[in-house]
Amino acid sequence: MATLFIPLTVMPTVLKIAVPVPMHRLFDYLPPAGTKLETVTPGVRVEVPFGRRRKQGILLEITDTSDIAPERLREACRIIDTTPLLSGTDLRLMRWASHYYHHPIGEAMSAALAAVLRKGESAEPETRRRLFATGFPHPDTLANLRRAPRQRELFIRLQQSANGLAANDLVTPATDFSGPARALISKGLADWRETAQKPFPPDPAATHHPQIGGDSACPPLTLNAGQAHAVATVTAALGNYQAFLLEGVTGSGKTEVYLRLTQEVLTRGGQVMILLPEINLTPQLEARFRARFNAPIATFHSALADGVRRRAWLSMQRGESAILLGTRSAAFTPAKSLGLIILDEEHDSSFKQQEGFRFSARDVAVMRARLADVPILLGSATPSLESLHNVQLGRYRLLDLPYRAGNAAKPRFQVLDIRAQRLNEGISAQLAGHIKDTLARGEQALLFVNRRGYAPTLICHDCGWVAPCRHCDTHLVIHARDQRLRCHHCGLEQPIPAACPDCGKTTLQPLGLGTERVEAVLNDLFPEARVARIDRDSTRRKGSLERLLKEIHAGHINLLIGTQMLAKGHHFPGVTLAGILDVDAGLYSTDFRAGERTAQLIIQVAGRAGREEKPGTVILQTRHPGHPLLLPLVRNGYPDFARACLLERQSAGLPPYTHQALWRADALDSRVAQRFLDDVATHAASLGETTVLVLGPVPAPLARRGNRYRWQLLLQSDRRSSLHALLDRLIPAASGWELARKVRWSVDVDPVDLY
DNA sequence: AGCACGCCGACT
DNA sequence: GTCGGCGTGCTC
Repeated sequence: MATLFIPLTVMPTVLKIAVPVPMHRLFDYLPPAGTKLETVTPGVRVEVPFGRRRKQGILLEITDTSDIAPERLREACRIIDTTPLLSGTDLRLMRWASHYYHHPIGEAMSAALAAVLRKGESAEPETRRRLFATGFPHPDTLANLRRAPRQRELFIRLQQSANGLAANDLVTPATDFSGPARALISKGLADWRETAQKPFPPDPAATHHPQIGGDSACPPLTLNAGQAHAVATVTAALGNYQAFLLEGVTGSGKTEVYLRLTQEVLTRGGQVMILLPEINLTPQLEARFRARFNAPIATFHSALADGVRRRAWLSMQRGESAILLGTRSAAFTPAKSLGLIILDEEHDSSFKQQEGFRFSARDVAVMRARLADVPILLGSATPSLESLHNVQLGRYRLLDLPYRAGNAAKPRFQVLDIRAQRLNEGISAQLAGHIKDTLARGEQALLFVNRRGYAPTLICHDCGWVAPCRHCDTHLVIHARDQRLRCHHCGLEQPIPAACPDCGKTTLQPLGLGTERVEAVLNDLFPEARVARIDRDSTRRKGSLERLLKEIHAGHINLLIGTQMLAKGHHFPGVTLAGILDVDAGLYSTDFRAGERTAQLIIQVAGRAGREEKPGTVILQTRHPGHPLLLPLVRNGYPDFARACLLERQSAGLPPYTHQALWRADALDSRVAQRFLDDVATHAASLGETTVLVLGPVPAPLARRGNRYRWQLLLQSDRRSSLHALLDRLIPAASGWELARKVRWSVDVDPVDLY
């Protein structure tokens, strides 16, 4: 073979590329012919031939060896970028995340790039070619064009538009003016002009504010002792990695701490990244940051248009933006000079991506802070047990914000025993009385219901038939407004039947409570009240949530009903009564995290009530007033509850004292999915990793969804490294199995939902 | 994931 | 006779 005679000096250069395909490996390529290798660095995008297709990948390594036979190495098409899009730290973070979550490296890498950049477009500052009419307007021009009607039409349009026409506006599905444009240009009647886009036009709302101050909604207050201590401690840590847990109830002034620390980092020339759980929360915090800082602020979340996200991403990467406000998907956004990461509502499970690349933005952010050697501040009124455990282990430092004296009074909890009570559509007479009093005082009341729709299901009073979903192991939910039954899992929709399909009787009636039903009964009970419902259905249209919130703040609404959406982050200063209609649903569940989540929810709902000077009352309707989790929570507050809950987890050998990975599989044939996981379990046992418990396979809590049968296998170990070592061997093995292609499967490291 | 190749049913 | 169903094989 000729390769035997190739001297060492011409050993080929091999580019190791992360290609966005679901495979756990890098792909080796030769550099494009004539590449000046000195200019090629890891982190640049490379276009490569991939099978019969072309793909854009990220260059991770430049070596001179390959496991692939030399004759099979193909040449890359082109190096896309002149400077790396991802820094060494970014690449290390992505490699860590890919490994930790056992997600294919190429796909993990592309999660770090904003959607638009993945298509291989230029990352250079955008310039936009626009076509302008040129020369002096001559009376004969139009006459000269009378035999070229399309050129004439285009010329008239160009003359009328002061800003010219964008190149991509010339070609639409209906019309193509590129020919006439060329003709006009050759006649000297039109020409292209490059209009460089300013990457970040100064925000007009911010420019009038001084560097600090001027926020009328929240003037920079004198810090209380807790806030001052938190600010001083984190400030002292700037420039080094340290994780902090900022524990402070609603109204304790966490945001002011964020603002002060941001100020501190900005004056040192650093960038601040602020991560939030929900898009809904960004506008409020964004407004406060914009009011406080005369600095470019970028926002980044999945609801933004590609172009906007791309600009936000690039501005942060180039250091043109000082502050990034974003959701989970922003956790990977590169930053030129990152100085601090703030992650608010750190307990919120929406930081965990539930599809595809199942990463936790919180844990990724902590690792990122570590790699970038900057502090990270995790804030919450109700910290996750994971973070509290990390405080116990000394990994995180706790910063405590006590109630602000003289401001928000601590809400009063009232556990309402509804056993043997007559309920009017879920509302006890006592709760109705409280609502009445609250409204009479001109104050607002809020009711929390954990289900949207009218009622969770339709039942036949005569034979017990329950409206089932054809595709899932669940029942259909009644939506009264549009008179339909809907499946909340697969989206199936059908009209409400007039009679029971089973026994034919017209004895069908709603069972259980949803937000729509509570809204209806409140309208009945309090005809003079102005009721608003806030859930996914009522806020589906863009801007409707903002409109509702505005009406609530203006006092046009005095009774609010809603799901989680209502409990998260929004401030309702006028609300003095909060009610949770059914606490029990959350207390009794198969998921070991249900108690923690319910407690967090109760405290969040309580945080909506009694802000400012008005004391708030929180009413919890329950049939289990003596529940062992409920009592410490309402008597002594969340920290006490969390302590009790942690002890319980420890004795039960559950997270955060152990580490879990959930292996899911689904298939059209239940037995296929089960057999696949059986094989995984058997193989796991054969590997002799005795420190890892293999539990299952068992059917998933929702065993059939969208006609697919779902099974799961839980792997658990008190040593994280053992769990990962096992997964490192199991996943490659299972990927090669014949059965693996007959099922859809995924591995979820640190699952938050065990279904 | 894509995208091919490759063998078996209802249509111009 | 073919258009097209998705089974399985591969991507440096």
